[in-house]
Amino acid sequence: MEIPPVVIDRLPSYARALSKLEQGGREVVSSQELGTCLGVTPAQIRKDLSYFGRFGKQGRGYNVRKLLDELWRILGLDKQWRMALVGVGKLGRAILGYEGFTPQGFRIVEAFDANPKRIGERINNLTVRDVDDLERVLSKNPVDVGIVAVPADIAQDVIDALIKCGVRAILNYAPIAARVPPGIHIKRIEPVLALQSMTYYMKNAGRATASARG
Amino acid sequence: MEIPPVVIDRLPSYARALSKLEQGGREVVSSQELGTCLGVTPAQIRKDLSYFGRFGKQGRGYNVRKLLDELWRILGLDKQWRMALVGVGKLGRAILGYEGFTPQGFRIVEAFDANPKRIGERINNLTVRDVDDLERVLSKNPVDVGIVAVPADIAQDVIDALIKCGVRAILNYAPIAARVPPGIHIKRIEPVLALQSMTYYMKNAGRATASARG
DNA sequence: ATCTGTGAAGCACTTCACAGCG
DNA sequence: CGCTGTGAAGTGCTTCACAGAT
Repeated sequence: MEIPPVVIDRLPSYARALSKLEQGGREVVSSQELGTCLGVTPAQIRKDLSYFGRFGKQGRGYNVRKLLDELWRILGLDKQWRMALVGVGKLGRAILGYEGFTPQGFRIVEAFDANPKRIGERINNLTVRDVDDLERVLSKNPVDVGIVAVPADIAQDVIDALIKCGVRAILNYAPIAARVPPGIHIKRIEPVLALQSMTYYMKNAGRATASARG
Repeated sequence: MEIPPVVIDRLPSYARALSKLEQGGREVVSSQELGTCLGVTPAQIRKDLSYFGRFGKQGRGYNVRKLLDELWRILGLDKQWRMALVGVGKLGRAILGYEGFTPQGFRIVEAFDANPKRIGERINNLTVRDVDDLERVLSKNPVDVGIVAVPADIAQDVIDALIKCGVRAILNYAPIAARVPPGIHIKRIEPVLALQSMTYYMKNAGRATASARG
């Protein structure tokens, strides 16, 4: 069966909410309750899960532990994922220093840059390598995910190179709408784009104040 | 007329592509060509723009400068937007140091934290204030956008406080699906969620290699 | 009584296809 | 002849509403 991409996009949120419920010692949860936590309708949760199987018990709800296991398996979160970072400037360093990847099974195992001053530098137990060696290094020792944190004008080239090395998913921090062949997955992380669409809704109303919200 | 939210989400990308074309000295562009740059169908671009007016010339295309001006006006990018950051840990510092906001008219004008060791610290010409003073400071001197970079367990409280102070848009870096009242806009910046949905498509196929892609 | 799983209905967005202008 | 703007058709996602399980 062909599962709608939006469904896949929602599953990680479900998994996270269940994780938190489990930590709180919760054993069973209804779609109603989970929906309230997440700001999603109960029907949507039931429908989303129904694409993958029948995980609930009528009259009772879902076993938290069991559903969480299922979601992990479905999403492949029970595996370890190897990632390569390209671009070790300010942003790249922040990404290397980010501690949220490892506990979720995502590990940055290579870092590349074009700047000779950065090549050879040691950051967080990784040695920065020359981006010209990218294909050689990754062919020998492949990774699953490429993280792109380079300037816009070279981002597409870097993405093409990563794909040539067998990377199938890209996390793109560069401000471009990159083109990738079918079968390759890419997600943009772009705070500025997020802001620029929210301003549409704000541009007319004056700046609200505490009193204006009663 | 009620404009589909997805349309609004695409406009900033259009604006960025046009900006680049303009820098390259381009005067006119067709929906076909713009679509190719962005990985979007020409019909979609024409339809999206048609919600706001008739900006093109038949047989010719769109005047780059003129369309860019229109998009800026539509999105409110011709204005300056004031932002407050809450949470000056590792992630918050990276956000404060990010240079991509200012050239787009987004400025962080306040920074808050709960940790006494951080309060009073001076970073990038900003003095970190006590988060307990948030309501007092922002009521006197309101901001448009709140940036949330605090741990998950206090993120919802921080968001509620920001909204109480008249903030109408939130950029949420905390790993929670926050609830906000109608009329308030929120976007999540979550690299891990992005990764966790891409792994769904990768979990079965073995790790590709350079040779496997021939 | 409660809550799931799911066809069917409804809604929202995308694409088509072509009239009409330059 | 090329390209926009746009109703109409098509597609995909969400919500409804209820049969059926506990």
